[in-house]
Amino acid sequence: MTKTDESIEHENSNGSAETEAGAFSIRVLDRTLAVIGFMAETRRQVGITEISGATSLSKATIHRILSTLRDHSVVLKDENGRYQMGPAVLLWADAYRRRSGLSELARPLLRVLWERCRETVHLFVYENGDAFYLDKIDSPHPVGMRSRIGARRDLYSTSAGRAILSFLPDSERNAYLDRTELLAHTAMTVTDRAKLEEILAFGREQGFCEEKEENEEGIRCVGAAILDLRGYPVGAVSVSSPSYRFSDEQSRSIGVFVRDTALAVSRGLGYGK
Amino acid sequence: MTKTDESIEHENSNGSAETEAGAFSIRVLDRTLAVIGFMAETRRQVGITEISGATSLSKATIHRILSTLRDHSVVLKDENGRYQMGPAVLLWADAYRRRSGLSELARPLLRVLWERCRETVHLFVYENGDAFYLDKIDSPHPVGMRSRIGARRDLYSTSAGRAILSFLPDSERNAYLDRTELLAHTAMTVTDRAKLEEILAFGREQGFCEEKEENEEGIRCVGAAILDLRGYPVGAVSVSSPSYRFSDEQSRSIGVFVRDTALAVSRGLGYGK
DNA sequence: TGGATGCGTTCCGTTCTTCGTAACGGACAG
DNA sequence: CTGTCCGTTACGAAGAACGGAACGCATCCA
Repeated sequence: MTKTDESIEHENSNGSAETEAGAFSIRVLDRTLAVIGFMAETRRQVGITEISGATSLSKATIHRILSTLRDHSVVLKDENGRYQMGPAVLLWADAYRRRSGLSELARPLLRVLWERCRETVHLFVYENGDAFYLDKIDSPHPVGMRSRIGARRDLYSTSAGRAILSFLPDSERNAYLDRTELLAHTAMTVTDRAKLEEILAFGREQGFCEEKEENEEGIRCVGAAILDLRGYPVGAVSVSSPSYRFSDEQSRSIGVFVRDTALAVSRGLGYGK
Repeated sequence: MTKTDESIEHENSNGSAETEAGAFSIRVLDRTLAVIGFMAETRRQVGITEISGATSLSKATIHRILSTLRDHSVVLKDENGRYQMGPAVLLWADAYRRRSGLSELARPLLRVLWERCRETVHLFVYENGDAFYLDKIDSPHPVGMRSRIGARRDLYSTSAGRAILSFLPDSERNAYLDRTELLAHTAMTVTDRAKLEEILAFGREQGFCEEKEENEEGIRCVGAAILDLRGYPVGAVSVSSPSYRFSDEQSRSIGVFVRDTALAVSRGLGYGK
């Protein structure tokens, strides 16, 4: 069963695939979340044996977990005994999305931005140390970015993440940079901390950050931070596009649009009033 | 703590808030889902004590559960120690929504329907015995329905649910009616099984079902089933509106639109090919 | 200012829940 | 028919989860 390449850490040196939890955790819950995570990643019906292979849990354990989840419609089981995500999670996601109102507030403004530049527009939300895709409007062009609502993205290599970083309080930004190893996703990824800090300082000044094929070959990005009424970054807006339609000048002019859009959203949150 | 009016069953006569699981379940997982369910219902930050009161679990237990969930970004904790849903669930919901593709397929067709009737349009998905809100487009009028993506709805009293019921195989429909108690949500709710079966038979014939203030005072609804290539109902489309803008004739003419929309979606799924 | 009350959090011994091995039964292919 | 795969079930052992009680910290009120 092909290794779950993208999954988080896993596989500590001792061979146990258990994720090391922050403090004290409920083991079966950690395991359950690993199972759900795997099912959400592979977007298709999966059997217990396959999940067992991916998570290093016994089939009996997984069967017990899935049976419980099924009773609550968190997962569904088809007639062949294969499992998939179920509709109960919709309510949870709606509850999260509705809470901040960021999604509703930003949606019409994102659409204006999309009309202007006709490229894939992303909305991110920042939650203590991580950026998540919250919403997107796809490019009308067939060549699209692949992105999944809810996926977690790096702060240091994405334009939106950099925009967020650049507006973080110094202490918080430094804490992040101290604990984070700058890994290269492509040959272009900036992995030098000093260079990155330069980029962030410049980005903060001009109001948006760029990224040139640093996450995916052939894709460029510009992003700007959304600030709440205290000036704290709660999210970001970004535009992604294939490099061949995204010259340096275009990147800058779109960057201004992105910055203005993010600013409008920030105003809606009370920033600058 | 205003009673969670709309919440599903809960609260068995014995006072224990534990939901009786189907077969054998993992207790702590059931409890976890009760906690998550409560948090998703009350869309705001909640403290451990409040959750404890609502679920009859000890504070220590809830604290342990929430700590574990927090490690995985399923819930977030603010600086005052209050909890709320977190972004990890977005990925799960996206995985579910993407699986069938019903949402993407139906969206443009729902918009056409919405342009025609300018009322709140709902998309439902049917998963073994339950109907869930999958998507909606709100009425432009200020008076809107209250509905939450992911919420579970009755099959017997809603127009969409009836449309689904009417196209279910006889055995499955009868099994549902046998096990379901027809509760009145308003004074108008049809609670007589024979009468309901009449409504279903008629609905199946004309291709859509109605509902007159049977779920909420002053709200009417028409719905039609979405069928897959085997003719099995996988969901439904419905239009809701305040009664004062929804005469019997309007209901019928909109019903035809709804039926046609649902049919177009069904075609997209391979029905009738 | 001091006490009282509420909160989220931690501790710890007991117990009952969860665990994995192994066996089962059915589906399918050779 | 037989081998191998699947999902499922059984059961005794082990240790994970449990909750009462204590803690530290806020806030509120006298």
